[in-house]
Amino acid sequence: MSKTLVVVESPAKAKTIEKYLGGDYAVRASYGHIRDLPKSDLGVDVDHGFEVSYEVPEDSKKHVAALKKALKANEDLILATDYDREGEAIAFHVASLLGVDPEHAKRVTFTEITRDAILEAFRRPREIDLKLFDAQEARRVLDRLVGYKISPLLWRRVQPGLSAGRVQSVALRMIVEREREIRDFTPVEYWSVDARLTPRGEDRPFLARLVSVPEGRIASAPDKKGVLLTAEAQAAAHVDRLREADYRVAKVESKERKEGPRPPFKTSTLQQEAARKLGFGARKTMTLAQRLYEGVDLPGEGTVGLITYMRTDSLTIAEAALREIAELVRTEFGAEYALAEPRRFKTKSRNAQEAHEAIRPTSALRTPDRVAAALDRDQLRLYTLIWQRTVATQMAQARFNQVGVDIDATAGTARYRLRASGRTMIFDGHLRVYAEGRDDGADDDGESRLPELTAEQLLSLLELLPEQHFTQPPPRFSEASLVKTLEELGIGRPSTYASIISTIQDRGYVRLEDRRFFPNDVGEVVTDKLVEHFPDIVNVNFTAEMEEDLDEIAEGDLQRVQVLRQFYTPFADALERAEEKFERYVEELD
DNA sequence: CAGTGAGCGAGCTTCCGCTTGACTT
Repeated sequence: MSKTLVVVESPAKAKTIEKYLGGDYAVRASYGHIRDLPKSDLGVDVDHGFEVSYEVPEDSKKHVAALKKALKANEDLILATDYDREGEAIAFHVASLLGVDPEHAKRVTFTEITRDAILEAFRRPREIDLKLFDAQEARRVLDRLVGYKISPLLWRRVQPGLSAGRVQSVALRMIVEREREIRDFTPVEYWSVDARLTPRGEDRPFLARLVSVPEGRIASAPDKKGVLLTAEAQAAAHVDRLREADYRVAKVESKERKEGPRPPFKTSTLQQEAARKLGFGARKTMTLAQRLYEGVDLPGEGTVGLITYMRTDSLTIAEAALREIAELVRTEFGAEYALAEPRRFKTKSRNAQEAHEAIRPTSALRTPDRVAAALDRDQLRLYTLIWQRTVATQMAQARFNQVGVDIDATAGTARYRLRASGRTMIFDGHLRVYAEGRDDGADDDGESRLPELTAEQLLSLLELLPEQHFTQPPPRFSEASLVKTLEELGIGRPSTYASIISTIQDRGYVRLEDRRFFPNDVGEVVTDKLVEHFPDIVNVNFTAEMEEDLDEIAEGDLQRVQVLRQFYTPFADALERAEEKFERYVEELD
C-alpha cells in the first residue's frame, strides 16, 4: 500500500494529525530545525553574495535519518510545518535533505489542529514559498553576522565567553538603562488630603479626596496639570480651613460600566500571568505547559494533549472550540453568562506570525477537576489558569455601578471641592471564572463602597487625612515585564522568550534579585561599548526595521542579498572602527 | 637524571529560532 509521508515539527502534533488523516498518511516530526549554519564558523561568505554553508547539527542527525527511512517506506512527501517564516525554512531544508527538489515539493499549511482544518488543508497542497524561505535565510544570516562578528570583539576587549546579539543586547540595554533611570531619579514630594465624611446625623462614613482648592484644581501628581501641594505646610493650611468648612453633596453621578474579559493566552501573557498569580518563572511555565501539550494519561481516554501549542503569538480560538466553550458556559453557568455570538480577539503585537491558535484547553469539557488526578500540583495550577482564562473569554461582560460624587466644602469665602468614587458589581459575568492578576506597583484605584447619597445632602466631617507622597522611580524589570516589553517592540519570538532571560544571566550580564533584574558591572560595560560602537544594532527599532525588509523579501520586492548588503556595508565599517578604537577594558570585573 | 617552571601556541568561547529529551541541580 502506498502511503504519503507528512512532516511536521513536533511529535505531539504528528500524533494528532496522523489520527485525523487516517491510514494513507504516515506523519513524522522533524523536531524543529534540522539544518543550520555551522556552530564554529561564520558559515557566511560575505564577499560572495552572502552565500551560506549549512550543516546538520549532531543532535539533528538521528531525526534526519529517521525521516529518510520514513520516506523510503512511503511514496510521497508533504511538508506540513508551521505556517510562518521559520516553518517555511524547515520545509525547505527537510525537502532538500530528503532528496526532494524544494521547488516542486508539496507544502500544506493550517493554523489550527482540528480535524476540519487539517482535512481541508490537505485537499489543496501548494508549493514551498521560496521568497518566504529567502526572508528566513536573510534573518538567519543577519543574526549570525551580528552575533559572530561582535562577540569575539568582546572576548578580546572585555572578557572571554561574552556575547552580543540582535535580541539579547537590546534586552540587556533595557535593563541597564532602567537601572540608570532609577539611580538618577530624584523623588518629588507632594501631598494629598482625604476627608472622612458621613451623611449628617448618620454613621455611614466614606472617603473623599480633595480635588480643588480656591487657587484651582489640584494636581494628582507632579507630572499632572494643576496646583501641586508640595509641602506639609501647604497641605496643613488647607486642612485648617477645611476643618471649619461646611460639606454638602453637589452632584451625584451614577452610571453603569461594563467590562469585558481579557483575551485568551499567548506565550507572553501566559508567562506574565503565571508569574503574577503562581510565582512561576518563564522557564518553569514553559516546561509545565510543554507537559500539558504533550499529554497525560487520562483514565478511559489514553494519552491526551490537554492544551494547544504553547509557543504562539495568536489570539485565535478555533470555531469548534468556541462552540464547545459556549455550550459549557450555558450548562455550567446559565444563559445569562452566555454570549449570543462568540467573542473573537485580534492580536495587537507587532511582528506576530500567528501560525497557531491561542493557548487553550484542547477541550473545555476537561475541567480542572476532571484532570486533577492525572496532574501534579503545579501542572494543575497552570492548567486551571489556562482553562479559566479561556472559558472567561466566552462569557458575558461584568457590569458595575460606577458612582462619582462631587462634594462642596465652604469655609467662609473659600470654596473647596472633593470627590468620592465607588463601584459596586451588579453582575459578575466573566469575573465569576477569572480575573486577571495585577502587577505589584499597580495602585489601588481607591474605589470602594459608598453610602447612598443625593445632591444637596449635608455631610459631617469626621476626620481630615493629609498624606505625604513621593514620586516613584520606574520599576526594575521582572522576567514577565521584560518579555512583555520585548514583545511590544517585536523583539524575540514565543519560542525564545525564556531563553533570552537565561542568556543574559548566563553571561553574567544581569542577576535576578527578588524576581527583579539588576545589571552587573560587566553588563553595563558591554552595553556602553555596544551603544558606542554599534548604536544602530542595539537600538529597539532595529528588529522592527529588519522585519520590514524581511517582509519585502517575502513579497518579492527585495532580494535577500540586497538587504544583507545594505546591512553589512555600514556594519563592516563599524566593526573596523571598533577594532581600532574599542579600548581594552582593564578594570577588574568580578 | 628527574622534576620544575617559564614560555609558547593551539583551541575554545559566540548569534536567533525551531524542537525534545537527557542529565544535573
